[in-house]
Amino acid sequence: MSVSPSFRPAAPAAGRPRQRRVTDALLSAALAEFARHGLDGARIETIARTARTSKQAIYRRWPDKTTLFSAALDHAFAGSRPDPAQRLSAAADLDRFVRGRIEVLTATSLGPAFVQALASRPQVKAVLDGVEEDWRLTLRQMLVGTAFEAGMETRIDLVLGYVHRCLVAERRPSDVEIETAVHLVLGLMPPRRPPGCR
Amino acid sequence: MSVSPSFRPAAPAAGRPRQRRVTDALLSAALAEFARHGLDGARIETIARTARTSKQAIYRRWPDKTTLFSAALDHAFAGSRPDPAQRLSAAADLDRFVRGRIEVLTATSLGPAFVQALASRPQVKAVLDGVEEDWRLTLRQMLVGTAFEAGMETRIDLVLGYVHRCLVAERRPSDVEIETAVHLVLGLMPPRRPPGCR
Amino acid sequence: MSVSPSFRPAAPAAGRPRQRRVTDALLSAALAEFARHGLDGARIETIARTARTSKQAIYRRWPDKTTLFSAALDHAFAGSRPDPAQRLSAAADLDRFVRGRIEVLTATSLGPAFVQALASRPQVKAVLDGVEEDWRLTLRQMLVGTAFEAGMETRIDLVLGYVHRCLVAERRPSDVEIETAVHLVLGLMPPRRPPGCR
Amino acid sequence: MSVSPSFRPAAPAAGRPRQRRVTDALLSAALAEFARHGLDGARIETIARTARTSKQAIYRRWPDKTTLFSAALDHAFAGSRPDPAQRLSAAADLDRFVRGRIEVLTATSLGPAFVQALASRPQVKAVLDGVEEDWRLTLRQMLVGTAFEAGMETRIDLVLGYVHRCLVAERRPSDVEIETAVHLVLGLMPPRRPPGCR
DNA sequence: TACTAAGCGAGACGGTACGTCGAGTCTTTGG
DNA sequence: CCAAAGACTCGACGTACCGTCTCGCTTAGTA
Repeated sequence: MSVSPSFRPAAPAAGRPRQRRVTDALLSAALAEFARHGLDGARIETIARTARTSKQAIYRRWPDKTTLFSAALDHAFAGSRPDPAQRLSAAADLDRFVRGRIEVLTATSLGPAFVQALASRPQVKAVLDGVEEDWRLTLRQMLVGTAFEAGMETRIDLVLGYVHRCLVAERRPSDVEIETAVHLVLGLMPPRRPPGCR
Repeated sequence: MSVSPSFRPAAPAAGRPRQRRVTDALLSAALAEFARHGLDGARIETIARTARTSKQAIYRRWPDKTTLFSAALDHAFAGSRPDPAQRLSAAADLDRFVRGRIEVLTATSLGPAFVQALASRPQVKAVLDGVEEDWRLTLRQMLVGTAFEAGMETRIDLVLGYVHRCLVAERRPSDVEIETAVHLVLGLMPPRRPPGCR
Repeated sequence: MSVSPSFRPAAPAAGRPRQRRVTDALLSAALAEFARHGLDGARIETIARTARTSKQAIYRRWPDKTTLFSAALDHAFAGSRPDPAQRLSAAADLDRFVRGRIEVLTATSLGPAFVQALASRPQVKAVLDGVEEDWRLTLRQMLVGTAFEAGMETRIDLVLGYVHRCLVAERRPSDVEIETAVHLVLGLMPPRRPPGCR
Repeated sequence: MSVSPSFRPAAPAAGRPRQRRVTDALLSAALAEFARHGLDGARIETIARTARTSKQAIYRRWPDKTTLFSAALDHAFAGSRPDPAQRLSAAADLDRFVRGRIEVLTATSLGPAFVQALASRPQVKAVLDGVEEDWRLTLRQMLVGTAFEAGMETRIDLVLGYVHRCLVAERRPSDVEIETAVHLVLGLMPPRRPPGCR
């Protein structure tokens, strides 16, 4: 699933090894550039200069821009894989999932770029399908075997759609909003709120 | 809101007027090309040739590719507003809304381009924000004054998110799926199904 | 030989006649523009605007830029056709010829454009060959039947070459220089000058 | 004087060096294209393709078409200086000079381009002014200290003018014609010819 | 007097070339 | 074998100018 930066087959370590410093700088620079300009608007040369290195250092690691984009996302998500289902309560699990996904993508401003890439030509989309499938899997684990198994895929689509909307709008919804969305998806009653509150 | 191809304010018609034939052909060609390849993948030259005209005819009307993209989307959405609320039943209204939106956008293959544009730089996004607001308004009219007025905005976000997902995936959901999604958003029980059916 | 601005065959006079004012303004503007930028550097649009008229007024009179160029030269030469041979003295005739040709072309700064056109693709060159042939003819009339008939064509080439050089250099030679050149071409002794003079 | 393709002053060779192969191929291709179509008629793309390279390779070396034209002429004239004066006989020297200049320029078909350049805007003209000055110098060395020193500059103008005419006309004059021209310029009797010969 | 054919100014039209930019690859010197 | 620099090919961009066309108007000369 993850796009590792190396493609050397099994050579134990011939010649000078790659510097992790360079790789890290590239991923950070790429992240910033993609967040600012989107997949197509980002310029490889700019990423290289920002990382104080050269284009070739990029192409030695990733075959093309699309793959770099994917790797940068991977990097951003590293350590922030969706927490696995706790299986305590579907509502709590979903709530944490939604909150977490929105958190990491708005923090890095990658939301729009992420959605844009999902809507791109298949070749680009394919790179992110892995991520999506990952999310779907996690959500399935949260719902399977519960009372909410019925219409599971549609529930999942609703959750993912809701996340996408927040990413596109670059808007972090309030706790109550997330809670409401989750309750609706699960077919529970939405939480009470004082009258007059929307 | 709309990106009209002409910017001459009140000139009393000096010189040869622009041919509507050419403008229309260009918008159609642009729509097709953008739908097929996205904003950045589309080629201006191809659009011009498809419309059996020249690049200059394009640049005489719109200053750059981005603006042309906006205008093309504008053109596509003209005359395809969502049906207004029937106020018979919220569920029926929502069902028709979702079905209709997905219908028109998958028919023209504009789904991905639409979402991509929403996630683009503000200049492009602005064109579609009007469309979105339109949709939102319609949805509000469907829900306001009903039992589902509580959490209305979140319900709307769920509906729109669901539509977006279908557009991105270029997948037309089944009738049952739409029905399920609508019932969930409204907090009704999902329809009964024989056991074993997912 | 001359390139008249009209190509209407024998129609006596139907419709609105062309305005001489416009034709003249165009020729003047063309002359200035060609002098400043050469045949290829000149811009039709600029000529039209300078003459306070439109491109179409040009193309109604002359089929293309090359022909306009030729017409402009014709116009510049009008009234300054090389004086025919006086048959008094070959030396005097030649002197007047050289002086006259240089005069008219440096006065209008057309020298470089003229030579440049002569050195252009055949299609352009053809337009000026008429002028050249005209000159050649005049020169022949000056020499034929005199003692200088021997090697006449070479003498003519020498004279024309000398004129070209002065045009290219945009330099108007002194009276003495012209006199010297003519005497040499005729095989006469150059004029005596006080020692020390170059 | 010369328009070298590189402008890097003393950089100690960073990055991949420009390939002489490409530079040479470009200059040759440019020369051929300019010779065939003149400065404005030549197409950059054609030059690049002929040299089996790309437009970028051209623009990396020379900022625009005009400069490339200059560089190409420069290249063509490198190593083709006129033979120095032999000081045996002014007539013989001049004869060899005229013959040689016409030879080299008609061989490469550069005659018209050469004259066209001389008549161009100063920026282009400057490249060839050096060449011209060279020729002038050689001619002066042939005449100075001889009986033909009187009116030397005018004699030189006649010679150069004669050469230009031949170049423009792309006509290689016969031996007799050249001999005649030289004799006239020197004020000697033209060679005897059988009656009936022009 | 009205009609009619053409000139006129403005500007759109299709086409060709320009000079620029970015992607991804290749080739140097130096570690 | 990596690193940095920069040349390399390719293909698209947006601009400029040519010569043509189509508007709404004006201006003779004829009916």
